[in-house]
Amino acid sequence: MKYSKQRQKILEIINNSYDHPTAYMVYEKVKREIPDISLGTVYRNLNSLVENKLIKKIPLTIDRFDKNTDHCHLCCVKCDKIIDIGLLNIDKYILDNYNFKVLSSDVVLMGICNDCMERMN
Amino acid sequence: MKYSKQRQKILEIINNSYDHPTAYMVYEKVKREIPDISLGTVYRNLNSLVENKLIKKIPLTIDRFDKNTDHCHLCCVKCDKIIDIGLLNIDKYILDNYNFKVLSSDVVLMGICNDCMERMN
DNA sequence: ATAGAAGTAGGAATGGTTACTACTTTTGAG
DNA sequence: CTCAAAAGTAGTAACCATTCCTACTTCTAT
Repeated sequence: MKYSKQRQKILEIINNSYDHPTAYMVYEKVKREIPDISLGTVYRNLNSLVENKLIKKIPLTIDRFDKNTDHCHLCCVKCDKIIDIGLLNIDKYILDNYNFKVLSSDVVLMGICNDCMERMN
Repeated sequence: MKYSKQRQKILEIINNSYDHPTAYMVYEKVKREIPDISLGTVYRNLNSLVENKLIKKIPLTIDRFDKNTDHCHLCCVKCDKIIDIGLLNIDKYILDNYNFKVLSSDVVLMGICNDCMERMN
């Protein structure tokens, strides 16, 4: 992977994000500093960063991106909050029990978060 | 949910499938018996069957559908094989540890299956 | 310094999915 | 039974996240 200022900036933005941004959200942010960057460039670079395991893709209806490459996600259907959870051993569990080598181990569980559950009472 | 012969047939097809068909694959099958069914009808009915928990959606790049509503999936990136696995207790684990009520608990793990691993040696 | 590989901007194209409209079928109360 | 309201349908247009394409630019190893 050759250096490019576009990719550098995109990685920086993900690394400073705590909101699991979509590709378009990243595009809007990076556009402030590199005004004529194109959306295609953002997509291409996000994908190559994922391939190089520098960031992680969270496969929801619209893909979201995360600097943490070793977590899984809970996604609340009420408020869209995304909660990180550690489920690191799942890869080993699957390999031992199914002889299946997990490459992408993101687990997205849709449901109702603690806050929303309380709000519903 | 009112009766319709279209939805009945679609459910029947899923129930007789072992290949986790896509919406379009279902469309092609049901078309043989109801030639002027529309793709939109297939999508609408698949979604209402999912909502009513009669079938399950497997959220890959292209959605796939499964008659089993209580399993998770391993998807091989080499041969596209989809393997059912039981991970029934994950919902309870998440509720106990994160107070998060899981509504959709499909876990899709991308990787290399047993057969492909052997073929690579 | 420079050639070739990798990256980019801008926009068109792709393709799975949903929305829309006029029409048809189902269903249950009278 | 019957008939009106609710739900479903066919066909097609629209949506929209993502990828592809082309000509051009930047990076980097020698």
